[in-house]
Amino acid sequence: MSREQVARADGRPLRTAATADDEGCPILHVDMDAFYASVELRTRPQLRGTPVIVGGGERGVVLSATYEARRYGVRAAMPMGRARRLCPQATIITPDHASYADASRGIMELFAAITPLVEPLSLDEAFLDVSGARRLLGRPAAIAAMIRNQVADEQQITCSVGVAQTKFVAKLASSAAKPDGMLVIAAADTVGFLHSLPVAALWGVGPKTAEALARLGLNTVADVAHTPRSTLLRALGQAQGALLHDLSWGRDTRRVVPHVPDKSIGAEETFSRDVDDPAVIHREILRLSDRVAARLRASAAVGRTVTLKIRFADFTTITRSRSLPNPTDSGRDVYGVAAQLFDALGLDRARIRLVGVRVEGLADSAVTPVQLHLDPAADDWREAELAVDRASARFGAGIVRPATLLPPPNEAPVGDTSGIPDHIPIRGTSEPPLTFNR
DNA sequence: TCTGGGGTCCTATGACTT
DNA sequence: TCTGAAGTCATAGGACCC
Repeated sequence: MSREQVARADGRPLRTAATADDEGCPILHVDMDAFYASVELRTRPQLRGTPVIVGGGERGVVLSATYEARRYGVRAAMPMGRARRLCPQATIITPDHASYADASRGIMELFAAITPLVEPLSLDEAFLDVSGARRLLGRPAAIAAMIRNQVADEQQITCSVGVAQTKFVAKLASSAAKPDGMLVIAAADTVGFLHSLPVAALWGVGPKTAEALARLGLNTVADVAHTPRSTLLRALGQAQGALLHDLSWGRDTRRVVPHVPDKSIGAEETFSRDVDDPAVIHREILRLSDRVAARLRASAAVGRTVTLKIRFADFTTITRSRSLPNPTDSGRDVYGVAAQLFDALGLDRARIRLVGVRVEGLADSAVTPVQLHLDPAADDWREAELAVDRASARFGAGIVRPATLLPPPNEAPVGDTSGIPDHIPIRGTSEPPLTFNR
């Protein structure tokens, strides 16, 4: 299929860029096709046209799959074991997040050259408001076609674009156009388009909500639209009930907002095997706390509430959180709270599958100065963490870490460690020295 | 079949304040 | 001083999205 043709699942013809009525449709949703897999194929052209699955780890899931693999039923978020069984001939590629981030930067720069109103949703998709670009670049559908050509030429990746009056409908349109297509939903056609879709197409309707709606006999967007608002509010709660009713009539007042600040930053890790040793779990909490704090500092953010997440072997998940009196970006502070939260659980060697650490209540560190401690050792520690950031920027992430996180002597070192000292002594602290990882 | 990791948002509940 | 109502905040859990 060429990039100027448009496809839909039910086979009905759709409007093309040339014939669509895009008047009053300034919102574009651009979504890369099978993004991670497409990035991998750029360096492995011999795999084009074959089933490829990006994912991995002993307990991993599928991150992305080529459309050839999807024909066998492989889907994103599916456990890798199942994906391998469905498509044993697929090439499995371990994810390389750095190259996806790099490709994403190139794509977002391309968008930014078209309009300043770009709202990235993830690495591989974004909303664009092109109402200000009309005079220079033409109608929205023409701009969408131009974007598809530029992404294909400059990044060797195909993408699908939805053009509509609102963000929600533009997003649905890009999904309907996939892969490698474009779909314009004219303002006058919006309600008709929406009402033909299953209820799960509505933003915020996952398996649980779809089940709740099915119990009410509501299976399509049209069903939801023709249900009294009060019934939806009762069944789904104020916020979700009102949202779904509005969306079902195409009412979506959200604007395209560039630079939405993060509200939380976290890290979590699933162990390759369930763990019941508290010492191992403490080490993991320390590692995750350091990682989160480093990301806070890199984002010039501080946060107040630390949340610890524990997933047990049976997949039940609990969270425990505590707020600090003052916001922080220090791994030592984050670890202190997270470790206390873990100890307070009083787990008696329960088998744990995953631990996570998250910091919420973020603020800009430039306008929320980090509180100096009464204990000079604490401020020394902060200085040490800033030094670690500088070393990491120069020699690579993970080059400096708490001595307790060093791998056993027989494990391979990470990064280029020539010409650097063994450890950074921390004056006046009782903490273990930070040690270079040779 | 066996379930990642990074997030956002909403709801319920209980403690606390006014 | 006591009590109840209403509002606010912190916490926990869950659903959802990519």
